[in-house]
Amino acid sequence: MSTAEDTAGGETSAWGEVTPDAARRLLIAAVEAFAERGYHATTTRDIAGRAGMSPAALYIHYKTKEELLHRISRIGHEKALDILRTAARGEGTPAERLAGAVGSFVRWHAGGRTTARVVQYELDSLGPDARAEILALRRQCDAEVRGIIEDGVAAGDFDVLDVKGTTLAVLSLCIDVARWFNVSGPWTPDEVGALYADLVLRMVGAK
Amino acid sequence: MSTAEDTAGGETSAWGEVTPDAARRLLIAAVEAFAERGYHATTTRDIAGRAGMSPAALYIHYKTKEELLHRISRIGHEKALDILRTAARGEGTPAERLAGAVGSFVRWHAGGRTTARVVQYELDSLGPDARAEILALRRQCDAEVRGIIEDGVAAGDFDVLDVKGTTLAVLSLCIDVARWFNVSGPWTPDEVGALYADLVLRMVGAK
DNA sequence: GCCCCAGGTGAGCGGGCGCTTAGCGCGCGG
DNA sequence: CCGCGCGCTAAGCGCCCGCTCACCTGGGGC
Repeated sequence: MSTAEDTAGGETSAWGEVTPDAARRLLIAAVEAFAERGYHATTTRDIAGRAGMSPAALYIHYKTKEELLHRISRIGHEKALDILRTAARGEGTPAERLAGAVGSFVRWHAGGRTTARVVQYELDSLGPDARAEILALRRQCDAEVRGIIEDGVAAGDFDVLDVKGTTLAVLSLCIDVARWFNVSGPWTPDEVGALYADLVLRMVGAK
Repeated sequence: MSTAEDTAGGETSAWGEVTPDAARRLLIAAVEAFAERGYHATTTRDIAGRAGMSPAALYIHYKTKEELLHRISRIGHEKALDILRTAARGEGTPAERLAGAVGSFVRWHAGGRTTARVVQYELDSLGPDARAEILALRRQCDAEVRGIIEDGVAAGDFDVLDVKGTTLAVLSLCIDVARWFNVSGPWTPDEVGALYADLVLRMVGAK
């Protein structure tokens, strides 16, 4: 069920689309630094240092520090949307599709906690235009999950009081995994994914 | 069910214990600024300006900017623990106590979103000693919720696969309300509290 | 009426920030 | 074998940060 990109220890394999190599190394360094300290507490000197380059090298590949965050955020959200879309549009009953979506979404947040943390929690550091672009992707994520729940309700498989509110709660539960999950803690990403899939099926009253 | 302190519009009534008046105004200004921009993006000049004072005035009442965050975080966590403890140790069945705890905890996060945001999401900006102190309070919050769930399981009222994991998920769900709740959105704090109480009872398989 | 001092201000220090610029070295076409 | 341009660095600019300090002020005790 898990694929290499979301449980790989290095957590750097998802950035293959970023070229050239120096730009990718800077971006990976930025992800690590932002996740550890937060965007505003991270300096461009720190990012460049982690990538083994001088501070000025950053500005050959990126116009500003904010552009780095924007690129990270967009790629990350596209990956998240891809995960949900694949699960939502797959085969199976609504319950199976919802469990699959939650399971893989949670595994991505837990296994790629470093990336997910930046993607989910540093949104407010973006400027208005970039933030608006990212929020559009988030609304699409919301729509995919709501679609599964609506299917389940329509088929009589789910028992939900408030579809919109429950959708929000399900996504909220998954996203917050990036805040608390600890790689050296008692659970593996797979275990949390399985536990959460079960909890979400209960939340929607799956038969 | 709601009390004045957690749904009051001004959201400034919980800081009565902070004296003198100038110190309280600075602290409230800091809460607002930290919630809006985050700790690292907030300047001491901004905090002092919101309180109607000169930048230097801050240092008469607080040793550093970090001490402000520490005081806010400690008072906020004590309030959160108080809410959970009151609900956990009240009368009623485990289901009633769990619904009450989740309802009031969520109302606090939604109604006092400004405060809750700082309390729940700016923890990493604290130094090691202060963070350790706050983490101890968080473990007590965790213990209160776990206690209710264990009571329900022991009484045969709940059906839970993993008590520790479910406790974490319940708290995670409540805490994340501070991230997404919008005062001008479609729900009131009371409505979210009621919806979440229902969702959590489903998560623990309450009869 | 006078002093005192807690609580406040205005100005500014040292430093680190995001970002720029002048110039270096090296692989490659001619 | 030259020279040119791309990718990078060393140095540093201007700014604003957290924080300090010398000074001011107005209301209470004697």
